[in-house]
Amino acid sequence: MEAMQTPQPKVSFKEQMHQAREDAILQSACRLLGEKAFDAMTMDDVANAVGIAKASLYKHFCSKEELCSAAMVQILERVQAYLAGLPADMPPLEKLHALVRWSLERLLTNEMPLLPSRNSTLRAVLMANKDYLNGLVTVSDQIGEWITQAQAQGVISPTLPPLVVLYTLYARACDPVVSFLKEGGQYSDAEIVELVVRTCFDGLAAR
Amino acid sequence: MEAMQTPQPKVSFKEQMHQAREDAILQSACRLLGEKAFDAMTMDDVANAVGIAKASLYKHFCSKEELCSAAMVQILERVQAYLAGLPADMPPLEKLHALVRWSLERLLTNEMPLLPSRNSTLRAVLMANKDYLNGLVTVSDQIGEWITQAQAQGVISPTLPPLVVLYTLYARACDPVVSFLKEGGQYSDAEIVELVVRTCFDGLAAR
DNA sequence: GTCTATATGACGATAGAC
DNA sequence: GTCTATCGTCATATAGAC
Repeated sequence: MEAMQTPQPKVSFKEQMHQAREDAILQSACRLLGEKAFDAMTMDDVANAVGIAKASLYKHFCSKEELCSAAMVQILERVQAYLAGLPADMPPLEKLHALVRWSLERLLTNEMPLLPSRNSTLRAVLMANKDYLNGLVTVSDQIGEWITQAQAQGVISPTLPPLVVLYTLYARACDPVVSFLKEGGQYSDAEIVELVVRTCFDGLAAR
Repeated sequence: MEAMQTPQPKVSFKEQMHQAREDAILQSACRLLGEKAFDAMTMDDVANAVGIAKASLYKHFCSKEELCSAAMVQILERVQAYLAGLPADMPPLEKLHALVRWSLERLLTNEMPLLPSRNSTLRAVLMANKDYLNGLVTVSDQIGEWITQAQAQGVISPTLPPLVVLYTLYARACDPVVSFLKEGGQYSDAEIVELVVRTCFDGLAAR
């Protein structure tokens, strides 16, 4: 019988190193994809950001597409965790507000957006990725539930198809208004978030 | 004194051909940029779409950047013409509605959007193009005027900064909600336009 | 598994004949 | 001005030593 000096299996050190390196790669890819488009980001960029050779990247991910897909799956897992962490007694409408705020804060700090922009090459890649699609369905189901609850309470317009509401919320995750206002330099990050949340839920027309 | 057999100058034929070819190039570039991102579109794509050799493109435009900038300037001229053609007695709010509809219809037919998406390489190119910036300022001034008028009438929320309203309208021109809904296949183009216009001006919350 | 060095291919841009 | 053919460059991906 082997000695059990540690509660972890014997490969833990190596595997932990491997996992840590992989996380560092994903984190760098996340940040870079927040700053530039998929096509504009190169594997050299990622390698330099992580501080390893480009060839080493391919020991972890067999292609640029796979690397970026894994990064996007991680983002989905993070939003799932965020949504799951919202207080159970929080009203559905406030949960939706919180989701949009979370997305906008990511945009403002140039982290990878929850969704790639329209016409992005990355989008075609993701639509062929099973893990990504599964995560997207899970998140969409959760949000869809809150939407229908909010509509039942009459706080989200009941005449809007839930799908339209869902997509409209998703679209805030890559809303160019954020970049425009940030480049203008006239508003603080917090003000930008509030302005976009307000136009999203209340619209431009006077109430 | 020369004979004046035609009202045009003697180079008209050649110049007309030249101009026609150039328009065809711009039109193809416009369509292609509606379908894919600037980085993903190649000069070979454009040449094939027009039906000429790639080298011929460079007799008209000295670089890919210049070609695409010219295409974007053309779009701006087109929206200027559209805005100028709106009835003078149309209420400002309806003019803003019309602008958003025009943008969304372009998106639905995969024509080049009024604005490139966030993080697009094209955006950096355009921000260095004087003609584009001039056109953008002209359009923004016109729209800005209608926004303040609509706010004075109390039909656009007077507490929203006009700049935020302007950017929010611009952002509809590359709204991914349109692609999402179109891919879903559940709604007609006209329905999609109305749904997006409605969420833009009235918001998601019940009124 | 990490590195250096390189194969492979794509794309922007040009040369030179017609 | 248009074409065919090509150059130069850069990015993905791999080979092979350690």
